Amino acid sequence: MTRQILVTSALPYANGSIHLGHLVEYIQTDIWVRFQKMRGHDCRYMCADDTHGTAIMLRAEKEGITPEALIGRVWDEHTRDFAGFHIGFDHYYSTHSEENRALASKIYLALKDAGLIDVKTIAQMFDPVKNLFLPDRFIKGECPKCGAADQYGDNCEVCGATYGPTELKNPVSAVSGATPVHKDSEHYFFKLGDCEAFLREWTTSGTLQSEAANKMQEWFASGLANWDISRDAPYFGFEIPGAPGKYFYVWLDAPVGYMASFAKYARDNGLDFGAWWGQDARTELVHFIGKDILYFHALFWPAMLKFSGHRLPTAVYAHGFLTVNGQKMSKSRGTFITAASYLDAGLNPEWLRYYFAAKLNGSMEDIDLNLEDFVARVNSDLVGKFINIASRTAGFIHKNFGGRLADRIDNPELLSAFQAAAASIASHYESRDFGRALREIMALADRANQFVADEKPWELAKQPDAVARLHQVCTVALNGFRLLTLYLKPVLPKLAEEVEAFLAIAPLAWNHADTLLVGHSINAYAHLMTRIDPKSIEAMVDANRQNLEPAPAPVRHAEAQAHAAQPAAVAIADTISIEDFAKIDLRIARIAHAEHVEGADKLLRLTLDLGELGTRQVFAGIKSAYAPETLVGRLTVMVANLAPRKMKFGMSEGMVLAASGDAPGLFILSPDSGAQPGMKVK
RNA sequence: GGUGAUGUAGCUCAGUUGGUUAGAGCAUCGGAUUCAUAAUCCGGGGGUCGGCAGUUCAAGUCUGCCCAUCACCA
Repeated sequence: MTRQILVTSALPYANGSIHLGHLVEYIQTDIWVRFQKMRGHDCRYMCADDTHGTAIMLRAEKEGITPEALIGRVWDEHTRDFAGFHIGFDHYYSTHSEENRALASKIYLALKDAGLIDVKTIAQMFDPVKNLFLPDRFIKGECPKCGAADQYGDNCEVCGATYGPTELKNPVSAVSGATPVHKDSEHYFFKLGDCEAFLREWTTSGTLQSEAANKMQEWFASGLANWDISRDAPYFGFEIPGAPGKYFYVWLDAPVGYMASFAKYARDNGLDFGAWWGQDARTELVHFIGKDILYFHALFWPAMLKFSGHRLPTAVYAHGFLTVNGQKMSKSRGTFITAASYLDAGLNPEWLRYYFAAKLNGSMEDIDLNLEDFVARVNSDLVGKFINIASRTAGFIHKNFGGRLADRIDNPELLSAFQAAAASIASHYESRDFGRALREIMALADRANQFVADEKPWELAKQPDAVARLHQVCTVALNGFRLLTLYLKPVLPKLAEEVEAFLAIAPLAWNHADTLLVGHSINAYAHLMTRIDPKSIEAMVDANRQNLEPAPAPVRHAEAQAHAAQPAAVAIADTISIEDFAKIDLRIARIAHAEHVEGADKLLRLTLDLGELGTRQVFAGIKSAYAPETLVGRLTVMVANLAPRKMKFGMSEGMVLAASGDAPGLFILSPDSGAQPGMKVK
């Protein structure tokens, strides 16, 4: 029976590059999709960029472009990266699409009709300089528990405490540097609590992995809070119908993006949208996600679908996170290897696909990319075992038999075993236990190599009366190779294509495992895959050098105190890339005015002239070293693109650079003569 | 802090409902082989299965406590 399966991977956020952590999911999904297609099922793989929210809006503003331009550029980057890793989406769309606006609005209105939308006034942190309500991530301050500085508004990375942004001590807006104020606003809520009976039933209906279902029980036990689905203008997203100035929270329209992507695809390909998304749809709907977004996909999303009259997911499969050499990757600290840097280092994407597949088992456990193990494993399994089978036998077929395989196979025992493994391997792929599938496949590769070693074709080739035997041995080995290629094809689609060309056969489908290749002419063997050169791993690691250094371990109080007692380290700071440096816009500035600040014992108020770029007000802590009148007219260097910071005495729009050491003294910089105000320092 | 998960050879991982001397690949050591872009084959060494206690005729596998690591806490 042909299954109809709509498969999705989570939508990557259009605010950053694809990295190896993302790729775990896309590779996992792609392998599963390719497997289903090889089985002859009607499987469609949908994805899109997730494009809305405050982060996108601010990023675009910072770059001086429109959000539309930003998400357009990121879409190009993302699709290029995915293509580079052979991720075969049937359609890759954007949540910033008319289809998505229409569907999100329709779902919202249906939920409203069902009495599941509530309006309440809540107080939120508001940036009075930017006139913007601030998401938790955009508020920084001191942890209310341990006092650590520079922590986000939701949790402390030092002591692990969780809290609300209003609890932070000395909070500042990460956008403007201003002190946020409380401000009331009407918000729209999805009454998730009213959906509890349905969700309790649904989450235990076998749709989720058992680990995930356990997690759900935990969430039920702590009670389902209603979900805040609106954000105030300015916000990059979709305005809520009937609620001017209110926008859908990005997480409301993000999963709807799965539908929108399919809606566009369906229209372009003549499919019936309702047959796949309607309440009574008979098709399957399978979501691959990371375990971090289980809450959205196992609670909000099914509830949204259910009460807006749509079908429910057939399965939600969560995977774990990726670590590199046993260390956590952290997006916020930038400790990731980007997809592009992997490809730029000249590494073959199928090496990574194979390694990830070998590690994936269908559970929510984290997987580790150990770079040494990666090299050893890929080289040994793929080149040493698998490719080697063809490489060591194809030559005889060409030299002795004009490139033609034997007409029949005399002793089919070995190949029968290979063929018999198809069902078991398929069941492992189906259950996403790719690691098990690959172990089984590699065990077969071992048997093929043992077979060749036992039969010694190189000796048969020297015996004139053993010609038929030689032909048999090589035909059997190459048939084994063909079956192994078939089994590996979901993981190694590109290599499989090359093998198909080499063997001069039609694209391999799963049921081809029933057949053998006899009396068939094949093409000359050209090497199919090279070994990983550890040097290219080094090159990639170098390109991401600062990203691979271990993140500082959280320090406990006693440790922190012990360290504080030691003299301050004088080591050079961590290495940065030229790109990092280029982010700092240093400019020559002429000090137009300088004056004491009433009530400040360290600060001077400077007015800096940047020539054509205008003037800036900067507060500089240099009062102890310079009298204001000695500064006027001097040229110096300033950081022109530093986020403005609201100080007690007014806004400071940059900083001037000054040298200081352990000894007393403070020295501002001066350019050589000839420098003009506004010139860039680089 | 709460909850969930993980902890098996140097490395990466399997160990099915508790049942014979705990497995694989890589690495390492010894041997064989030379068809294969130094691949392959045979063999050896290497583990008190995180720790402690318990249930049982029998525990890596079940229970409790402890330790370590990871994640989630919307």
